[in-house]
Amino acid sequence: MLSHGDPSTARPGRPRDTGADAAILEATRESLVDLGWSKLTMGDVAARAGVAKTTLYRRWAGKNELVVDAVAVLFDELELPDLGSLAADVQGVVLQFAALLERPETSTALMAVVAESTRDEALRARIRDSIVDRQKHLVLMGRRRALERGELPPEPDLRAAARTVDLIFDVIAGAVVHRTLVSAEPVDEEWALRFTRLLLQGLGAAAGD
Amino acid sequence: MLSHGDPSTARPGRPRDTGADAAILEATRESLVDLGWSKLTMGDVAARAGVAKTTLYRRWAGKNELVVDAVAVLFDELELPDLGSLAADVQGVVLQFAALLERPETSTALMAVVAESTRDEALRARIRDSIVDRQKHLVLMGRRRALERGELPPEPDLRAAARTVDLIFDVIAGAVVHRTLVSAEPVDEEWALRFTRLLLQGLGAAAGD
Amino acid sequence: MLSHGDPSTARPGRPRDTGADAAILEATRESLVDLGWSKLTMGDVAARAGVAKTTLYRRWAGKNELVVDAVAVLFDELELPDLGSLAADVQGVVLQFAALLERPETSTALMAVVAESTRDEALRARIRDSIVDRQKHLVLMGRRRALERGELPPEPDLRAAARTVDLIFDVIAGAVVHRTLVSAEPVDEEWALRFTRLLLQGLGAAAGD
Amino acid sequence: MLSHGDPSTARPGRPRDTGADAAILEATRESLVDLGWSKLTMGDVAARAGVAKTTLYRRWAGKNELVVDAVAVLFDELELPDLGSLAADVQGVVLQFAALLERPETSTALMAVVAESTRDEALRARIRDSIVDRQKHLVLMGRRRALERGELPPEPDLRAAARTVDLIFDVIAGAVVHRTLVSAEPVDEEWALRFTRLLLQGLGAAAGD
DNA sequence: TGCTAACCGAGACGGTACGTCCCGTCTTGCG
DNA sequence: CGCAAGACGGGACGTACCGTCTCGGTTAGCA
Repeated sequence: MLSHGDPSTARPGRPRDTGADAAILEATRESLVDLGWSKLTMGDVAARAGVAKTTLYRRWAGKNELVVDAVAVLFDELELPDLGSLAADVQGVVLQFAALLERPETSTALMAVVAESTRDEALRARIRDSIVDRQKHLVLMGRRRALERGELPPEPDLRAAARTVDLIFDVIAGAVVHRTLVSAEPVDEEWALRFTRLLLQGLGAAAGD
Repeated sequence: MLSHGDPSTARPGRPRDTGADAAILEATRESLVDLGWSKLTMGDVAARAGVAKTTLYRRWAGKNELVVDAVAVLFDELELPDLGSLAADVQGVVLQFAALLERPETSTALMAVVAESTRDEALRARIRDSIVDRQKHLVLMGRRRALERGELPPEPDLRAAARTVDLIFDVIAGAVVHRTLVSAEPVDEEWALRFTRLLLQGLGAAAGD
Repeated sequence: MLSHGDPSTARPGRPRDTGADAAILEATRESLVDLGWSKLTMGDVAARAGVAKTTLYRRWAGKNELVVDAVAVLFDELELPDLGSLAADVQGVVLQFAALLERPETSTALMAVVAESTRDEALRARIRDSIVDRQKHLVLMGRRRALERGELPPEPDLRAAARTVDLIFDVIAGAVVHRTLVSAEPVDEEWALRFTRLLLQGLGAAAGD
Repeated sequence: MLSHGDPSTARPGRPRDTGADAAILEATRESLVDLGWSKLTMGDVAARAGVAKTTLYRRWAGKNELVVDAVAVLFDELELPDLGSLAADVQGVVLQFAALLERPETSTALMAVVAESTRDEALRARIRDSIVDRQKHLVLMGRRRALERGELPPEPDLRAAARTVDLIFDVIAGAVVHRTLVSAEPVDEEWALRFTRLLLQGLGAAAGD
């Protein structure tokens, strides 16, 4: 996740201040909330973290990489508690994801780095590793549970199954992001319910109620 | 759409160069392709357009506004030819929208201004007027056609109908955007077909084939 | 002397602030006195002059060029009043030159730019034009007066005469600089007298008293 | 000469690498030739010497002190072989000194440290001890020889004699330095001859030929 | 033989200044 | 009044060195 190597491998020279990473990422999120993506500056982050600007550049290549890492940890809190049914699980993850996107440090940063990543392959990879894969994992887990519960028919063709997972992932994440950031409407219980019904019926699953 | 007043109203002094707007917007798109959002500068756009920087600032408040206008015209080309069935219409619009997003000037700019808009109400309104409403209009038109064809049941509750349209819009636009920009996978015929099937089945409509 | 062209030639665009040059050079001398050559920074000069750093760089290529110009004007005050005899004239110019070198802004700056000029032909030329030639002019004038007074024999060979002028110039300027900056001893009336006697006797001229 | 104590005094702990001093000074001269005074950095010198930066700072207080020491040893090669007459001795030392100044590591460094010394008493003392006194010693020796040869009249007043030595020293060293670094003209045999003639005639000595 | 103290290399650290780029504004003269 | 040109004050950039520090590891003399 971070830009430097395994700290257990003793390298010559003074070791890096291990506490600094956390302080910098925290400062980055703070600055993101106060100033927004475009006004955030490396100098401001450094000052908030009580660290020299050079220390930032020693560890991250630039603003984009720093912000991805700073925001990524927020996605760690996404969980998928077993709510008893596929419908409840979907609705739960939708609300959770929406709650995350409504935090100002997330929304302002996420779209910006995605925009930047359209011209930067390395950044795209970083986003995929730090953020997207973490979300997709939830979809996989939900699917496995639903299969165990018998809510979804077993799909023998593995490649077709993977394509379905990708589709569902883009539909869920895309819809929530679009609702939140583009339409700028709240993702409340009611919307989550209607969306879940649409999705599960679309999948040919028992939508429940 | 643009930030300045009605040019038909005769004002004292030298009138604005009417051709400049188009040249500037074209230069903006060009610069967007070459440099990407974050490297694009007002000075560069002015130079490409053969225009002074002051002329830009006389007509647009800043980079965000200029880029929204420059990109907005691309959305004019979105159309909804009657392909005979709701399924075909949906698939058509999905492919059309994806084709638009795959153009470099669109993808790089769209996410960036959305990101910026999370902290700027006026910008959000501008995006809604210039871009979002244009897309949503297609959904409304498609729905009207489907109702006429009898592919969808008439929905007497107007407010519920509006909510459904909003939901469908976020699902379609969100899924395509997410697939294209975040997952960075192509929206090809096959994906469009699978997505359409999911959506229409979710709506309880005849999915066709 | 300065780095920009003839201001009488009207160029397009906003003209440069004519007062800024003087303010910057004054600020440079001030900073030189307070901080010395090596601690002087472009940012500090800009701040003292109430000017942006970019304005400095628009007019001078760097610290060296700026300081040469700032110090050069001090050499304008060197004069050669006719004191009645060659001896008195020499003594006068020696004292005047020493007084100039004892000012902190001169001494600290002069050696530094000379040091820098050993690796920079353009800087050497700038020093020659701004400073050295101004001093050499005094030697030439003193010589002409002495010839008119009959204190020096006419020298028909022009090239030999030029060599002699160069020699005298290096002896006078070198001795005063060395005494002041390297030996760090004062150039007082007595030293000037002893030096003058040495020089004039060396030239085979009537040393006077 | 160097900044650290007498190495004969046994101190506890690992002794300093005795070879490092020489390697560092050599690296300093090398860097001086390649980069010039202002571009020379402690880090670069350390790298060239194959030594850590801390080792430099353990032995010298900074760039100025290091460079003075590095250049000082070059002045050790100044000698005053007995050429048989005062005139020949003077001419010899002038040419020798000029040859030294024409080496790039000398010229670029000497003026720079002199400039720096105008604001640093300790540095001035270091220059006097390491460099100036070494040169002045030559003047004293030449004078003693000339007195022995009867080329100069014995001067009974000791204080006046000291003043004369100082004067001659500033004239010789100053003229050569000025000719070389400021006028940037070569000190060749002819110039040395003309200068010697001027000086000796000025001193009332038999100029010889 | 082991202890201790100063050495060494490497390199991270908090800083300062650099020189550049772009911002958005202003001041010109011309049309 | 629009316009091209370009200077202006300002702010952030990313880099280069500064001089200090903190590591692990070496190299002596003394116990």
